[in-house]
Amino acid sequence: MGRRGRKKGASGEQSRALLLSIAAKEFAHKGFYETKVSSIVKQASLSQPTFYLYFNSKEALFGELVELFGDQLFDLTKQSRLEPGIESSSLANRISSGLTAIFRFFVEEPDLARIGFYIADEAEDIKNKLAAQIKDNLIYEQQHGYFRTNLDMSTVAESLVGIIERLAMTKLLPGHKTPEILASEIVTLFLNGMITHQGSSSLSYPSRISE
Amino acid sequence: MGRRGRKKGASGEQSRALLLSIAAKEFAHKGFYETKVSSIVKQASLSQPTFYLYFNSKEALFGELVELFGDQLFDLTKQSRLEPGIESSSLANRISSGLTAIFRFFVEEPDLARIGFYIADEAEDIKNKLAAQIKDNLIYEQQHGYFRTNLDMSTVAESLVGIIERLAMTKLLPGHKTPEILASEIVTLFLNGMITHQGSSSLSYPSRISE
Amino acid sequence: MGRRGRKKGASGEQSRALLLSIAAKEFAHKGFYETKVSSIVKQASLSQPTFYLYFNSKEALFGELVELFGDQLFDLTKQSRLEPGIESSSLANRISSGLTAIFRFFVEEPDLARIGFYIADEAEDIKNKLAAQIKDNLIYEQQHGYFRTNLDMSTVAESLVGIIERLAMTKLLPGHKTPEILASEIVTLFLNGMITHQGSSSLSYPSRISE
Amino acid sequence: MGRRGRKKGASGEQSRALLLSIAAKEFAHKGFYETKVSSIVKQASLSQPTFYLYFNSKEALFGELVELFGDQLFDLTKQSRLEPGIESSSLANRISSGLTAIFRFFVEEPDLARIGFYIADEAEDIKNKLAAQIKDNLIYEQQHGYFRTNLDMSTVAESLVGIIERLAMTKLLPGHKTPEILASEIVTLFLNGMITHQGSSSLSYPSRISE
DNA sequence: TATGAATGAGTATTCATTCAT
DNA sequence: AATGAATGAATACTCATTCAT
Repeated sequence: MGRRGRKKGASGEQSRALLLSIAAKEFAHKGFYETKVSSIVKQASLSQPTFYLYFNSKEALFGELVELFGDQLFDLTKQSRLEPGIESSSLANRISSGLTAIFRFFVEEPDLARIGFYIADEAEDIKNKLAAQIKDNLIYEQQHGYFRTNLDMSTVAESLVGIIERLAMTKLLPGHKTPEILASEIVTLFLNGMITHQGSSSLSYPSRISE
Repeated sequence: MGRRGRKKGASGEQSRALLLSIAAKEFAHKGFYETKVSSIVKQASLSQPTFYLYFNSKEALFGELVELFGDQLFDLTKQSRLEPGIESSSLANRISSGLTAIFRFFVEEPDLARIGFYIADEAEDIKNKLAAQIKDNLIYEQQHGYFRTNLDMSTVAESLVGIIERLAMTKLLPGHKTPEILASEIVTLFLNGMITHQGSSSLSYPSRISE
Repeated sequence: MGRRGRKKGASGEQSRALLLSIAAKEFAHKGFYETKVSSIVKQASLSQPTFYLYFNSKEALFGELVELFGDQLFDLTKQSRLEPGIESSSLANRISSGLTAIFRFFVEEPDLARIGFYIADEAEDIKNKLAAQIKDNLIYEQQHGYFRTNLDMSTVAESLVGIIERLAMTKLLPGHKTPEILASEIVTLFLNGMITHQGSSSLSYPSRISE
Repeated sequence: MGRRGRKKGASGEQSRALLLSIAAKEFAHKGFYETKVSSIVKQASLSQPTFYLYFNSKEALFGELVELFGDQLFDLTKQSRLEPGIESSSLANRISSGLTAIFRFFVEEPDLARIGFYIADEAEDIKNKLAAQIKDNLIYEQQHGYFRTNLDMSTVAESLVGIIERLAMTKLLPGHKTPEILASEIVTLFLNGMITHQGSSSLSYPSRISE
């Protein structure tokens, strides 16, 4: 017969989701230690024992959030892997759309983003994994002549991760820039560099210069 | 035969310095909350009350470390400000030496670096300040024709901070790269971009193209 | 078969009251600083965290007791204010019954009395307030001719407070005298003084000596 | 060659006296527990070890102050014992001068007074002793016909102590009344009572009402 | 599904006091 | 006569977690 007087119509799974989202916000803004179980349940109008009905521990809940972020980010980057044969879009566009996807995800889940990139101890692992994937992509492209060969692609990849992280926090999440614009700016910068070139204005590079 | 291992002979200022350095290591590796006063003093072979002889609180000690980092970093970046008239060294060299100085500082004080860049709540402030200074420099150079005008220098500055942060943690502190090499790689990347240009190989750019 | 000795069954409000009364006894006998939270909860067969379930701090609990005393005492003295028109009872009787009420309260709550009169920092405030009320009463009576006019009623009121305090501790609480007897003795002394008068034996004074 | 660079010309006994007087002030105003050894020595421009050069413990110093008060007060009251044969002064005057002496002592040593009457645990003992002496005097006088016989002189004595204590704190030490005035008011009140008598104005009672 | 009541285990901090000089 | 440096012993308070209902 459905929900009754129980709680606020909470169907269990609903309480769980509520706790999860409140916790995400708290963790994102105050960190792990300053986020108290008592505070989370209070905001959810639930009691502390109820918390343990759905999560084994505060740490477990936190880990769940981190995993959520890590998994989704991984899915995202997996998709943006280069499909070797397909050259339908230009290199710049492909890189840009990968970044855009990541930034969009961050905008959709800002709390998760902060947690997985800043708060969690595993943030390092997550970024390392991201860097590794980016590096793979870059090396592939480098080997196909898109990039100069005197670049250490591991360093470049880590740089990109650093940029993603920093711009996400300073430009994206505060709402100063959109995912698209940010992605485009990064691509422009990375591909062309900062100095004034003769005719390097187009976003869709001729790529594969000459041959 | 003078003071030896005995705490009693310790010069006070020595005990303080000892606590400070042990604390820095602990904070850097375990974070603020997982660093216990009891653990710090144990490693210093001192008692807990002695801790409070030199610091008002665990938080105060932590703050001192953060301030130390922030001040030194600020001094460093202040020095690397551009001296308008002096064009003795090339742009690339100047930027590179600024980065090198920062990286060297990080290598000298890896614990402070981790604390001030990662652990502290004020890390954000510190990075913002650094970004602001970099941005000022970049804009100055941009206005003098060194850089393209279609770049948002705030974004570029933030990107640089993100890169510094990330490469410091993944390449520098683990010992994979030296400050000099890292700085040079960043400069190359940022100035030239990734794509293969015709004749963009020299590190010391002719700058100020044309005229 | 319902709740029994188990803490678990305790009604919460019961635990709170228990802590309150144990604390009152401890504070009254050992003072604020020598009363340890650990000792209070031990006597209540509760744990220290439970203490903080009901009180924000040791000081807060203490303050609650002081307030309890102050409020009840204030209520008591308010009631004993003179009802101008009503002269049903003699002056002596009225004063006496006021004192009796106070002393009865002290007998009922000896711990609160010690705390609010001796232990608390606010004891001075409480006594000042009491003195002020007594003074008001006395002045009213003085203006209506009951008392000599060459008496500083503020001094008299303070004296009464001093007497109440001292006799409560030395005669009343040890059980040497009843509230009634003590009150009557005070009234006799204060109204007649100590020296032998001709015909000053009656307790119910004719008051308002003739015209 | 006398005092030299040592301290501030402190001759040991001077340091001791200094600590004693600073401690008295602190204890009187902040109580035993809120008075810290560290605070006392700081005000004396001495170090903590020096404190223990002169006193075995904080408690010992406190005890010394209490004893000082108790002894002086005892001396004072001993003197005011009635000299049976000597009836040179009137009863009122004799009582009054006893009270005056006490109040003068309080004015001279306000810190000791607060400590010995309010702060110390032994305050009760001291007051009891004072009450006992007063009671002895009163009984002697009562037996010689000066006072009514239906007064419990123990109660009267305790009342006097309560009054002394209270008026000392509220009228004397704040400077509102002089020892002489206060003593005279108490005597007037106690001997005559509050109600308007026919001819009870003189301070020097005829005493020993004929018969 | 939910909670009122309770707690184990910790953790920073304080302060009187002492040692070696 | 005096102190710089150090500490033993305590104590209030916190928080994640659990039991019985």
